[in-house]
Amino acid sequence: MRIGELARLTESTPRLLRYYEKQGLITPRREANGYRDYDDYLVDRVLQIRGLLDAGLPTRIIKQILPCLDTPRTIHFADATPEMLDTLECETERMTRRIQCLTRNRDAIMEYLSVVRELA
Amino acid sequence: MRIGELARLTESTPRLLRYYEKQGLITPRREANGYRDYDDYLVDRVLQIRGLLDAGLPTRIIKQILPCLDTPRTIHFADATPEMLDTLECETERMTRRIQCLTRNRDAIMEYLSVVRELA
DNA sequence: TCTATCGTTGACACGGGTGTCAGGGTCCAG
DNA sequence: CTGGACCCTGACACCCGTGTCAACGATAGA
Repeated sequence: MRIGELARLTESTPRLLRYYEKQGLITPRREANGYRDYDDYLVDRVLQIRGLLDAGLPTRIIKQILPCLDTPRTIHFADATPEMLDTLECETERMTRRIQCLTRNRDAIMEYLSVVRELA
Repeated sequence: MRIGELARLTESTPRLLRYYEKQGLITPRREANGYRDYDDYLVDRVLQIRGLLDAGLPTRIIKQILPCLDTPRTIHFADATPEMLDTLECETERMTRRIQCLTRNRDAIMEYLSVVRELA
C-alpha cells in the first residue's frame, strides 16, 4: 500500500511515516516510480511505534526494541551483542518504573474523580 | 531547603527545578535574600513530576493532575470545573493505554531476552 | 489535454524539556 | 578581606517529534 493509505489506517500522516523511516523504524520498498510501498503488517508496526512514542520512548530506543517484538521469534544473533542485551535489560527496568509511576498516579486520579463525583 | 539540596535529593538540577516552577508545578517560598526555599515534602513531589515527565506526560497535564494526588484528599471545588473533570477522565484513559502498551512491549522484550539467554 | 490528487525531497519553524553560559548577588571559611 | 561555593535572572542553543510549505513528478478521471 502507499503512504497515504497507511497514514489513514494508522491515524498518522505521511510526514510522520517518512520521519519514522529516516529514524530507521520502518523500511518500505519502492515502486518503480519511486513511491513507497508498505506491507500490510506495517500497520500494526506503526501503531506500535506510535503507542511507544506516546508512552514517552524516543525513536532511538524504539528502534532497538522493535526487533525483539517479532512473533514468532526470529532471533538474529548478529544483532544481539552483549551490550545491546544489557541496554535492553536496562530499558525494561525503566519501562517497569514508568508503568508503576503511571499506574500509581492514574489510580490516584481515578480515586479523586470518584470522590468528587460522589460529592457532586 | 535550598535549590541545590533539592536538586541533589531528586537527582535533578537547579535548572530543572526553576523550569518546573515556571511551569507552575511547584512554588517555593523565598528567603529574605531571594533564594528559593523548598519544603521537605517537595522532594516526593519533584520525584513524582520527574516520573511523570519520563513517562511522557507534558507539564501542562502534570499541572492538572498534581492537585488530585494530595493525601489526605483536599478537594478544592473551585478547581474542579466540569471541563477539568472531563479532561482528567480523558487523561486517565490515555494513561491506561500507555500502561498497556508499555506492559505489552516490556513483557515481549523480557521474553525475548530470556530466549536469547537460554540459547547463549 | 487539463486538472485534481497523490507522491517525492528538502527546508524552515515550532513547542517542549534540558544544558550551558554570562553577569551579577550572597554567604561563609580562611 | 578575599576565594570559593552557592544563589539569582536571562539568554542562547540543542534534540526530538511534528506541522507546513515549496517545487517538482506520477497518475487517474473529465
